[in-house]
Amino acid sequence: MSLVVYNTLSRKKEEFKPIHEGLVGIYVCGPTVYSDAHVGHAKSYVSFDIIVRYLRFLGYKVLYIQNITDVGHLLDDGEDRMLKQSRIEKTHPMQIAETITRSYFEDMDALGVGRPDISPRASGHIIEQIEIIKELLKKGNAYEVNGSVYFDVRTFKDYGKLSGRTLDELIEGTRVEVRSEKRNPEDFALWKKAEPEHIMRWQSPWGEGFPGWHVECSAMSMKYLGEHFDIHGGGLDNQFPHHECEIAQSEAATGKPFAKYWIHNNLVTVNGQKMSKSLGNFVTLKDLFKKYDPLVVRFFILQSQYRSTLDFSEQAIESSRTGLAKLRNTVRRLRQEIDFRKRASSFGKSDKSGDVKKFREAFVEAMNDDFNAPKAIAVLFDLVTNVNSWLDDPSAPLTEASLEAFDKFFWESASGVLGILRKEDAASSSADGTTITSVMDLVIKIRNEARKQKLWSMSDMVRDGLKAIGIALEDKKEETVWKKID
RNA sequence: GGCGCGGUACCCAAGUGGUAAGGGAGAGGUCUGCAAAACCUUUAUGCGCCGGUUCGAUCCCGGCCCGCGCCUCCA
Repeated sequence: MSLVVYNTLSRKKEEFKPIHEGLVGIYVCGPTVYSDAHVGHAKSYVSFDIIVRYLRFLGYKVLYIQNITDVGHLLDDGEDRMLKQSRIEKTHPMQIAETITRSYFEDMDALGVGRPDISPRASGHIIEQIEIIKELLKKGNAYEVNGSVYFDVRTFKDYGKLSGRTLDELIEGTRVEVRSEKRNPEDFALWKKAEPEHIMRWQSPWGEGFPGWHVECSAMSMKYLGEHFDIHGGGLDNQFPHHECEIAQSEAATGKPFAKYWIHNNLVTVNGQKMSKSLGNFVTLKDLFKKYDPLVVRFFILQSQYRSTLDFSEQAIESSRTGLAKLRNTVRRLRQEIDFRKRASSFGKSDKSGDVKKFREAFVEAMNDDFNAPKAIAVLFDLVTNVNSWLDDPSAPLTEASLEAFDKFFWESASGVLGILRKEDAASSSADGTTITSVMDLVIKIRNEARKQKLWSMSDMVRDGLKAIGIALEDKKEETVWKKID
C-alpha cells in the first residue's frame, strides 16, 4: 500500500505521486509575525512537520519552504495590528517582525517542529512580487488604478476551483463594500499605493507602495520550488480567499498549473469555537509551556487527525500528559532493561522480534492513509501494552535481538516520525557516567540497604525528599530505577 | 443568504457495509513494606433524530435537528 493524500483540489484522497520521482517540493503558509503563536498555530505547523517527516521517512528528498509574512497584510484601514503595535511600542514594524519571528521559532523548536529548509521573508521578495504583477498586467489579468494594481478575477475562468465557489456566488455573497477603485468587488489587490503614514513602503513601477495580500506566497513558492510544484499547505481558514487567489495569480502569470496537491489542516476549537487571535479565545504557546511540556502539546495535537478539528481543554491536554508519560515510561523501561541485562549478561530466549514487523506495518499503513497519526499512535500503544507485559513476565525473558528491535522501532516511529520522544527519554539512569548518575546510584544503594533492614521511615524519607526535588524512584523486582518527573 | 465540514461512551478521539481503535478518567483484581509503575478484567446492543436501500448500516441515499468553518486579517 502506498501513501494516499487528501487533496483539497479534488476533494478526495489521491495516491501521492510527486512530479519528479523521489523529490518533493512543499510550500506551507507561515505565520504573520505580529504576535506570539498560539495552540492553533501549533496544530498547523506540527501537522506539516509530521507530513514532512513522514515523506522523508519514506525516502523522499524533501525541500520544505515556509514563509514568514512580515508585510502584505498591511491594509490601509488604519486597523493594521503590526503598524498599530509599532506605534504603541514606538518601534519600527520590522523590529516587531524580527522579535516575533524569533519567538515563533523558539516555540516551534520547543515543539520539536523541524525548521523549514528555507524561511523566506515576504519583505525580502518585493522584486519577485513586482515581477509577477508586471507579468499579470502584461497579460491583461490585472489593471492599475491610481498607484494600486488589482487582479481582474473575471479574466481567470478557473477562479473558485479550490474553494468550490463560483463567481456568481461570490458576487451575491460578498460582504465587502464595493471599492470604487476596483472594477469588480471580487477583484483583489496585488499592489497597494502607500498612504503617507504607511511606514513599510517600496518603490515600484506604480509608485511607492506595498504588495497585496496574496502575491508573496506565489512569488516565494515559485522562486524556490518552480512554477509547478508538489504540495501547497496551510490552514483551512486560508483556503479562501488566500489560496484561491494564489492559484489565480500564479496560473494566470505562468500559464501552468500551480501546486499539484493542496493540503489543509483543520482548526483548534475551544468549546467548539475556533481558537483565533481575533476572537481572543487563544492560549499562547509560551503560556501553555509554563504548565505543560511542549511535547505533551505536540502529542495532544497528534492524537487527532490533521483534517479534524481538535477541541482544546485542560482536561483533554491533561489526559495527553498522562498518556505520553505512559509511552515514555515504557520506552525508558525497555532501554533500562536492555542496559541491565547487558551488564548482567542475562538475556532470555523468548524471541518476539518477528512481532516488530507486524507493528511496523500497522504503523506505516496508518501513516500512509493521509498521515493518520492518531491511528499510528494507537499502534504504538498496542505495542506499549505488549512490551510491558513481556517485560513483566519473568518466566519468558526476551532475547537481546527482540529487545533491541522494539527499542529501534520506538525510536524510528515515535521519535523519528512523530517526534514525541526526545533523546533524554532514552537516557539510561545508570549508564551515562555523569555525576548525578553516580550520586543517584549511591543514594539508591544506601536506601536499598535501609529497606533490607526494614527501616521504612528512612527509605520513605529518601524517596519523598527526592520527589520534592523532581526525581521519582520506582522499586522494581530486581532493581530500583529513578527518573526525572515530567 | 451562499459554499463547506462535523455530531461516536464521563472527556479527547480513530474507524468500517457484517456488528465499535487508542489515550485519559471510573470500578474491580494481580504485584507491592508503602508508594510509583505495570499487567488483567470491566465501562457505547450503541455511533444526533426519522425514513429508505440492503440478508445486514454507525458507515450508502433522502429529510430533519444541532454545532462549527469560510465568504473580512486570522493557522
